[in-house]
Amino acid sequence: MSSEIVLTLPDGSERSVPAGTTPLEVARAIGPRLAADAVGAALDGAPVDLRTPLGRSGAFRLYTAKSPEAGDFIRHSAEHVLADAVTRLWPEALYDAGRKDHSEKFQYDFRFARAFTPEDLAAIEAKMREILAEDSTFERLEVTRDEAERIFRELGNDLKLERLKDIPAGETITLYRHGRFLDLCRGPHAQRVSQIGAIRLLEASGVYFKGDERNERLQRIYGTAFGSARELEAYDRALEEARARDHRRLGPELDLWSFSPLAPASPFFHPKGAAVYNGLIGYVRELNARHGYGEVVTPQILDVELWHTSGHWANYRENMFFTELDERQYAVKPMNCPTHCLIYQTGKRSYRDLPIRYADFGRLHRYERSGVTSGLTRVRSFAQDDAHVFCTDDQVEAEVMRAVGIILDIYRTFEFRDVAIGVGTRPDKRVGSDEQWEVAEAGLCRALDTNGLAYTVNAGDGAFYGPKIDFRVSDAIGRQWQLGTVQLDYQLPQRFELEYVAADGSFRRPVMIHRAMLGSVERFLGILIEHTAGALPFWLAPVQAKVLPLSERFLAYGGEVAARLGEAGLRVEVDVSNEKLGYKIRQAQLAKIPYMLVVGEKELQAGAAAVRTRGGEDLGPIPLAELTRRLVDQAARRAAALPAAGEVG
RNA sequence: GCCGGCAUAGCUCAGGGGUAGAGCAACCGCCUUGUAAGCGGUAGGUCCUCGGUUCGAUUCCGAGUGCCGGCUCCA
Repeated sequence: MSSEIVLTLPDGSERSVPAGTTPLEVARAIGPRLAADAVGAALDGAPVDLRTPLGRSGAFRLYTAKSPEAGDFIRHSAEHVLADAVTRLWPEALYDAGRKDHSEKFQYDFRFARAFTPEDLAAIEAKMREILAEDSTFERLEVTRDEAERIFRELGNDLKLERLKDIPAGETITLYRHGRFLDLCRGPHAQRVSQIGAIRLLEASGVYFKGDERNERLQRIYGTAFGSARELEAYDRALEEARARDHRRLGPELDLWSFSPLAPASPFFHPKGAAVYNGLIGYVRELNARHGYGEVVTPQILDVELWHTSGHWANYRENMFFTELDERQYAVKPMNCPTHCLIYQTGKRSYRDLPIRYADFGRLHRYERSGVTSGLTRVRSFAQDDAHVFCTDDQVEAEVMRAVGIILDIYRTFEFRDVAIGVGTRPDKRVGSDEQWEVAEAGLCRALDTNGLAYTVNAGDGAFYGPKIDFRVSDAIGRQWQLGTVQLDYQLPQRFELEYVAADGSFRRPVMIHRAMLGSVERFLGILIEHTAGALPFWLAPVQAKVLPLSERFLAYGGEVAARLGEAGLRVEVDVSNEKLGYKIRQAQLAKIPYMLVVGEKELQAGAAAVRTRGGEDLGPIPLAELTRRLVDQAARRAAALPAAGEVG
């Protein structure tokens, strides 16, 4: 009764096979060589295990160890080899579950009496290599729930029994076996363990069972695996590149900022770092002015009464710093919004006044749990390019889109191409009714939909006072960070009893929109440094040009050149060291300074400077007046490259 | 907050129960320099902090602090 299905191969040819045929059988039909080399398959782009019966027609592909897509099959298989190795070394270790994320890493969790040491990892890795050499074949077994339960009960693995309960009724339960090792697993896996060409265990860590803090603690081992040693080497090179771009290393190295143990997770910006910091804020100030946001300055420390009103006391207290004086309790602000509500309250507002837009670069302090802070991306002291818009219901969509538009503009300026947009919906800990949340969530989605922007919905990811749109970009090692955010808030206006007089004379409640574009200035700077590997855009660079006198004889002229450019508002330094030109160039290059201005006899005579870019390009001598014009123009336009002589004016 | 690792000169790191070393940087001198490291010299340390073991601790043990990799949580 088997019906036929049609598989379309990558070369466009079609193959008709009985439904229930496995990819491996298809491979055998195509050729013995391919059958031997196959690691996995895909139907319409979705990975399929070689032993899974095919149930429908579609675009069919086979992967060998050479295909980049084979990595997922290989790493998934490496998880089982890891669990096998640990179990062989310590039979009492209970294996929970493995996982491979979308990176090149895989992991497996164990119930184990102690933490795994680096020596343990070395022993496990050696055992894994032994297992690879055994070259067993992966087998796929479909079992009933009862059979699966019986098997894991016999193995004494209650973690697996717990996992089994999480599999929805009706779903096919599969086990995979290689050698004598058996695991509850959805697959897909490679054909044979020997197809895992290269493995490395990376680190161990304690984790919670099923990721829940209330559950027991397990021991996790991370590793990576590839089809070939060459791919592992490429992975190492990528890691090295990421390390070279790490802002935590580049920032102090470029003398931008430092940290002190006396103020954990709170950056100290040095003059160069502050120049960049203020450059970012200056850019946002321009945009704020252009879009009708009025900047305000508000206090740092406010009576806790305010935080009771705002709901922060109930929902955000564990992240706040407190202080007491004259028997009065104060809190250091973690957000600006309540202070903006106080400003709103100072006058009677009419619908004609709305929208009112307050921007604020106030310093914020949040007590972040130790262990979660990192570099500039997660700190305890920071500023946001914050703003709050008070508007009518009718104005919400336009105001949301205004903010989204500016955000996308900013990311374009900095050439962030991979921006992911997410909509965060109601979290467990929240204020307000479900109806209010309903309206707010739908409003955000509609604003994105009508503008054709793609986004993912992150359930439970909203702020406690309202849903949010967030904008995320990746750092050098692929970690995603939230930068900009637009949040709707129906709660604070209510808590602060904000109102405006409507056209009909009635009192109405405004809607509040929170928005940040860079997000936190600190985090943005950290990500930007990784994005640019420290070579900041010309307009932001702390030192925009360095004058390199060829010898001591040209120091005076070098000083003149720097002074001339400095008067035009550019940040220029002179290298007064007693070194050869090559050395000076190297120093400027390592400092990632956009332009090097070499001055020697020829330049002195011509009233010029020979320009070399940090990209290594030699632009030759350019007369000072012209150079000044072109550099000033490049900075003003926030352009990536020096405009040609004719373009300036 | 939890699990693990690390902490030696400004930076990168070596060393080791008997009060410490390299390279780079800094400083001084020679050279007067043409597009990524010229040569020589000098100076620089509470070996994170506190406690314990020891005749003696920077080294071994414990606690604390900070940082790093994860978990949980977030801009």
